[in-house]
Amino acid sequence: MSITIASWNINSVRFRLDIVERFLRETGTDVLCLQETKVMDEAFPHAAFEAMGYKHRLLNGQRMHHGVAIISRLPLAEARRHDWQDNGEARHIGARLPGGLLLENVYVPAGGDLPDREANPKFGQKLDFLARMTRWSEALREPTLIVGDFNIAPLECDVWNHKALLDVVSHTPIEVETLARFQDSHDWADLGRRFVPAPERLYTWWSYRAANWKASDRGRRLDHIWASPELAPQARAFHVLEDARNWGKPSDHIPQIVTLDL
DNA sequence: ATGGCTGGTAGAACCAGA
Repeated sequence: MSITIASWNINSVRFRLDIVERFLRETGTDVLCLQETKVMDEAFPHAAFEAMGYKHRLLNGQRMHHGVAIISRLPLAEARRHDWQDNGEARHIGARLPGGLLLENVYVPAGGDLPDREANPKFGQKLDFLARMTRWSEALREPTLIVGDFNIAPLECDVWNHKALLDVVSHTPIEVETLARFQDSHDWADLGRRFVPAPERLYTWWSYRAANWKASDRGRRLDHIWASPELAPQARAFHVLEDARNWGKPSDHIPQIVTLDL
């Protein structure tokens, strides 16, 4: 059986419901993991997804900020919510798919402006979030796909200008090292780079502030789909939908989609 | 030219994103 799983930081699922529907209609994705839904669970727009046949949904939302959701045509079981930030923010939800595969949908904190744990507590929270993810990952014993907005662009070719971004939160050496420790803790396979090897250009985010995101092309690869080592060989395809950055009222992130043979 | 924008919420000389 072949299934497609996508991940997209949507920056308000209510405000962008039109383009979420367009994405599902045009791609036929089986399971969609959303980040930054920005909606409490009781106000989630269930009806639109129900009408499109996505009858299985797991939510971890909160008021105003953050929030994650899994929208699926396939049954979802065993919702788990890790609080890897240890402050109650809604940044993770996990599910078990038919056949047993674990799917983890995560929204790593952005980390504020200054890459300094003393001057900027949010930066420390980001590093601590990743350290808690790493401890979870070390104990993991089942085939798992972890997807989402990691808010780190690890490789030099994951940003438009490596040297210019060395002090910019999302690409600093300490973040890259901290993410590498997470990756090493379970030998996670970075599926984006399996299918689009470095140094090929591959971005998933462009700032809203550029007058013309495509012309300036100051992108970063902040979003990721990583597979545990026993699952990685079952990945058949990986795509990002860069066209979605041009859709009406776009998110500043684009969707990424993986095809798995299960 | 890394903030020039954006959404949610309040009703901001706001917060957060990254």
